[in-house]
Amino acid sequence: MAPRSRRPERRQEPLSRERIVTAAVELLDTVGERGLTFRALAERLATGPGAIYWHITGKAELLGAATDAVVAAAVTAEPTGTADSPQDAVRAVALGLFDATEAHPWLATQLATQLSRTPWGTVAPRIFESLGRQVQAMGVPEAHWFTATSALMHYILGAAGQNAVNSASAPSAGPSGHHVDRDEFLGTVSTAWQGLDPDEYPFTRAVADQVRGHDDREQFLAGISLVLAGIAALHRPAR
Amino acid sequence: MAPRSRRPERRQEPLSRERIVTAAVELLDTVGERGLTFRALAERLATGPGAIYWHITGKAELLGAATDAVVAAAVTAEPTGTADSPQDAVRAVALGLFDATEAHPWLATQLATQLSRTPWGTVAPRIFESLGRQVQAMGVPEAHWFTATSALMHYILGAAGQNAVNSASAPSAGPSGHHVDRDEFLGTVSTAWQGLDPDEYPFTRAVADQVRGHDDREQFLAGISLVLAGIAALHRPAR
DNA sequence: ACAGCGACTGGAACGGCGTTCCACTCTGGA
DNA sequence: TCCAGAGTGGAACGCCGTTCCAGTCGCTGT
Repeated sequence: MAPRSRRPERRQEPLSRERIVTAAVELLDTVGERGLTFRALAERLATGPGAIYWHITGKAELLGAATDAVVAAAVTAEPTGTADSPQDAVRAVALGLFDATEAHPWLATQLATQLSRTPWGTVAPRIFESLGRQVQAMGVPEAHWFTATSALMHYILGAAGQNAVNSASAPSAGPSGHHVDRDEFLGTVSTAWQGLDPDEYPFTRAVADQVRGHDDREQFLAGISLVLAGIAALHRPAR
Repeated sequence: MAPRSRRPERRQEPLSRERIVTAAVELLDTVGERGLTFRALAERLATGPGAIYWHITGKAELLGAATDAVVAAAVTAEPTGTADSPQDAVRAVALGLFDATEAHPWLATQLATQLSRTPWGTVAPRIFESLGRQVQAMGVPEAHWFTATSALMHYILGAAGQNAVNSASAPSAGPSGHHVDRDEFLGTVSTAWQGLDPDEYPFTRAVADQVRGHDDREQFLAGISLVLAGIAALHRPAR
């Protein structure tokens, strides 16, 4: 028999690793890296800190799982129907990751941490696989698969890390204030670079005004094209 | 006895920002990122935590200064006389950073953090300048200076981050145990990749054995060549 | 010679963190 | 019906970054 109404059920839904990770991502997105604490997470899940440890080993695993979840979503997403060429497919994967680091400002730092701390995890293979298949499709000889795919991945991760916006002053979060903040940010960098010592930093000063008002995505894609051109030049000379 | 006519000098050397940063780097190298605490730092400097705050704003600035010090040393170093070509000069700068991340396992994570948190700091311009001068010397048209230099920097930072070894199990630190650990590490990754789902990760599994026993530096330089080839192909078509 | 005064020191204390511990509740199977 | 154990959650522990402040040091004007 099921005596219905009486029991309010210990909780609406039972705690689970998935629910915890989802809440962690939301917390990271809203209050930033420093805001993700076991206490805040417990409060959001209407439980205590101890309960979380039944499902997750510790904070390292929590951050790893959050990173993996976001990367998986970014890499899996197939935005525009089907890509025409392997090169376009590479661009799609790269843009997926790029957009993910913009949507989740904490992602760039975490990617660096996760990949250097536990490269045998699921994050690296996910990215590596989706890029590598396209390298394969481009006709690169097998001996150069690893080199070419690694170069692509390294560039993407490096660029994504660079373009992540500051997440310290989190809670402003204007839904449309994005571009304004970005322009202001670039202006700050440009001005700072122009104020450098002319003897020590002539080149950086010379390109400082190219920084102001440039398009991140465009710049990012230009770099992708550059690496792709390098792959074509070095690893497919006779075609 | 009169209480002290002689003064033992408050300390051998007075506290200074430079001494603090040096000690912080040593602490990071020996006990890792988690081992750098204000208490440990104070003990090493024979003082209290409070004294450090007179010279350094907080932990963020401390980590930034440590990163900057190591990067400055790595970029400034001119290892082998004079480089023959701009391309070789780029390789020299890149290898300097690559070696620095091997000597200081904490550097990769910190670079990502510093560059995404305070890109107007001194770290980014240092790297950007030393790479950009060579891009300039390669004859790249001015309109593409920023794109080409950024691509180089992004690849270098991404690759350096990837190749940083695990620093959690720090204190083994055998002076000659380096290669053994590295081989063991690569073996672990290779085995892990071979054990992936054949349906989801066919490419990663296919290149898994290329991972085992490969030379990090060689691989890194191959990637540099690839980006350089891309620059030559796209930004200097008529020469 | 000496009082005065910033620059600088360092130990104590505070709030908050990750993590551990454990008494407890709930539930499925014997 | 009852019990073993999966699952829970609040209290407590040790350590962290940071702040506070009573001192000490070495210089300055007189």
